[in-house]
Amino acid sequence: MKKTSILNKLRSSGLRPTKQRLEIAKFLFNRDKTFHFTVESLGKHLAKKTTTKFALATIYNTVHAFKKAGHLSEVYLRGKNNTTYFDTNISNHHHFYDSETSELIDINENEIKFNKIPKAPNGKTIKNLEVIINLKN
Amino acid sequence: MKKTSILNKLRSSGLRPTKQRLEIAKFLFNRDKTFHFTVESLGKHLAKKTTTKFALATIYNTVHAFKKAGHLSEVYLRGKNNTTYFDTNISNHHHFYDSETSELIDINENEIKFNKIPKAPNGKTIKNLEVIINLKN
DNA sequence: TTATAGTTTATAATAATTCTAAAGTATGTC
DNA sequence: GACATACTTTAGAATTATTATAAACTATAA
Repeated sequence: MKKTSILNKLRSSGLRPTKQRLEIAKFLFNRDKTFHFTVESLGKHLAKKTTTKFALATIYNTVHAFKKAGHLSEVYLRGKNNTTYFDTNISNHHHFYDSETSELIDINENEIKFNKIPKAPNGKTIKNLEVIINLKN
Repeated sequence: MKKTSILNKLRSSGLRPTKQRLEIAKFLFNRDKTFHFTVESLGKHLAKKTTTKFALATIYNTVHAFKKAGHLSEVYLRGKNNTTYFDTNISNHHHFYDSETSELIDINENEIKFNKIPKAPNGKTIKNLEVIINLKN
C-alpha cells in the first residue's frame, strides 16, 4: 500500500493524517499477510521500527479510531494475557488460537461451512458469527 | 443438587469444603438452568443471598479452583466490560452474546452443525471449537 | 497566517485481577 | 476430643490493561 493510499485511507475515514497515525498505518497496513497484535505488542514494534515517539494513549486512540473506521477488527478472545487482540484482516473470518504461543491464525470464511445454525432469540438478529478453534499440541 | 452431593463435588476435586466454598458451590450448582456470571456479579449475589462474608480474592480463588476442577467453564469473550465470564454449563456448547445487555445465552452443541472444518496446522490438534453468535436488535 | 477543531502527550484515574503475609480452619493422628 | 499441620481466607497492597484529563501541539480551511 502506497503512502498516498494510506493518506486517503485516513482522510476518507475522517482521521487527520498526523505523524503518529501515518506511522501506525504504514506499519499495520503495508504488509501482505494479515497481522494480529495487541496494543502492547504494537507499541513495542513501533518503538523498534521508527524514531517517532508514541504515547501509549495515542496508540490506543489510533487503534480504536482505525477500528471504528473499519480498518481493523477486534478479536473477541481472551488469552493467557488479559489483552485484546486486533486484526488487520477486516473481512469476515475465523481463527485458530494457539494458547501455547498466544498465536492467532486466520481461517478464511469459506473454510468453515455450517449445516445448521440456531435462530436468534425473540426480537434479535444475528450480527455476526465468530468461530475460534482452540489448538493443542 | 443435595448438600452431600456438593460436598462430594468439592472433595473429589481436592477442595476442602470450607464455609465459603460451600456457599459458593450451593449458589452456583443448586439450580436447574445454566448460569453465566462474572466474579463481580457472583460477589454481589452472594452478598445478598447469604450472611457469610467473602473476600473478593476468595471468590477469585474459588471460581478458579472450580474451573480447574472442571466444575465451571470460562467463556472466552470480551464484552463491553472487561471481565471474564464463567459458565456452570461445562458440556461442550456455544453462545449467543447480546452486547446490548452483556447477556450470554447457551446454545446446545447439537444446535450447530458443521459441513466443513479446516484441519489444524502442522503438529497441532484441535482442542475444542467455540462459536459465538453476536446479536443485535 | 490565523483561528479552530482535532491530536498528542504525560500523568492521573479506574477497574479487573493477582499477590502477600497474617490470622483462621479442616483434617488426620493420637 | 485435642493437636499439629497444611490448606484457606482475608484485607489490603501491587499489578496490569485501559481510559480520562488537561495542557501543549498541529493540520486545515478561510
